[in-house]
Amino acid sequence: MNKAAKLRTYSISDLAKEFDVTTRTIRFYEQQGILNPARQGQTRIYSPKDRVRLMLTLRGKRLGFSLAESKELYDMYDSTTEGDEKQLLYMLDILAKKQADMQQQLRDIQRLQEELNTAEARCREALDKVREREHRKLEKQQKAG
Amino acid sequence: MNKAAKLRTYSISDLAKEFDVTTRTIRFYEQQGILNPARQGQTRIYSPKDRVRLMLTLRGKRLGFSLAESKELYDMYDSTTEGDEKQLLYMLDILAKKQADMQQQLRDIQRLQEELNTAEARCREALDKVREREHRKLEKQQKAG
DNA sequence: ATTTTCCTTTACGTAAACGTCAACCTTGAT
DNA sequence: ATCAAGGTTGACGTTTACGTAAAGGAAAAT
Repeated sequence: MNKAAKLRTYSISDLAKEFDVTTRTIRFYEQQGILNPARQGQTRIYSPKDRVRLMLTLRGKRLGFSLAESKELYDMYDSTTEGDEKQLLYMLDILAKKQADMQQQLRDIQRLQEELNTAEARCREALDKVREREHRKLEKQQKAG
Repeated sequence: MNKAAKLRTYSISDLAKEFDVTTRTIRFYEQQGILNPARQGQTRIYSPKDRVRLMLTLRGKRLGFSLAESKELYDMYDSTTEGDEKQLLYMLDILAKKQADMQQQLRDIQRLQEELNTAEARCREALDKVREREHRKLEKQQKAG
C-alpha cells in the first residue's frame, strides 16, 4: 500500500506564487490549523497535501467559506477514518447543509447573471444613443463645412 | 409615463423581518450610500426601490460582493440614463468582469459539489463499517447469552 | 398617566483575514 | 567577507461589516 515515493515538496514562496497569495497568508493559515508543513530546520516544507488544502481553502474563500469552516471540514474528513458514529452522522449533516448552501448560491448566480445581462443590454442601448447623436452632429458639421 | 400611483412603503423593521437582518444593518447600508429612504419626520420610510436594493445587496453579499462594489454597480446603473460615453464603456467593462467572476464561481461550485459528494460517500462507507461491527457484536452477545 | 413599542442618533467595540513593519538567521553568489 | 535573496518569529495596524449600549423622541396600548 505504501508507495514510499518521495513526494514533491514546495517552499512557501512556491505556493505563494502558484496561488497568488502572500507568504503572510500562508503562515496565517498554518496558525489557524489549516496547513501543517514539515520543517527543515526552521524552514517550512510543504507537501502535496498542504498544497491541496491551500487550494481548497482559497476556493472555499471565493465561495464565502470562513477559514474556520474550511478547517472544520478538513478535520472532520480526516477523522472519518476513525469512525465514531456520532461524528460521522454530524459530518453528514454538515455536508448536507453545505450542499444546500451551494444550491442557493447556484440560484443566486443565475439570477445575478440575468441581471448583469439586462444591465449590459441597457448600457449598450444608451451607448448607441450617444453615438447616434455624435454621428448626426458630425453630419451637420460636414454639410455646414 | 408617470403612473402617479402611491407605491407601497416599508418600515425599517418590515424590511428587517423580511430579509432577516437587523435594523442596524439597514441603517448601516444607508450610511454607505446603498439605501436612500424618505423620511416622515425622523422615521425612515422605504420604497420598493430601496427594498430591491436591499435584496440585491444581500444576494451580492452571499456571492462575495463587498458593499462598496454593490454601491458602485447601483450608482453606475443609475447614471446610464445620463449617457456619458466613457462612463458607459467603463460600466460595460465592469459588467464583463462580474460575468467572468460568476463563471468562475460556477466552476468553483461545481467542483465543490463533487467533492462534497465524494466526502459524503466516504462518510457513509465509514458509517456502514461501524454499524456492521456493532451488528456482529450484538450477534455474538446473543449467541453467548 | 404611564408603560410599551418603535424609532432615532452617537459612539465605542469586535471578529476575520490579513498587511506591514522590525529584527533576526542562513546560504549561495560575487 | 559581505551581500542579496529568501526564510523565520513576533507584534501591532487596518479594513469590512456590522454588534452593542446609551440616551432619548413619539405614538399606541393599558
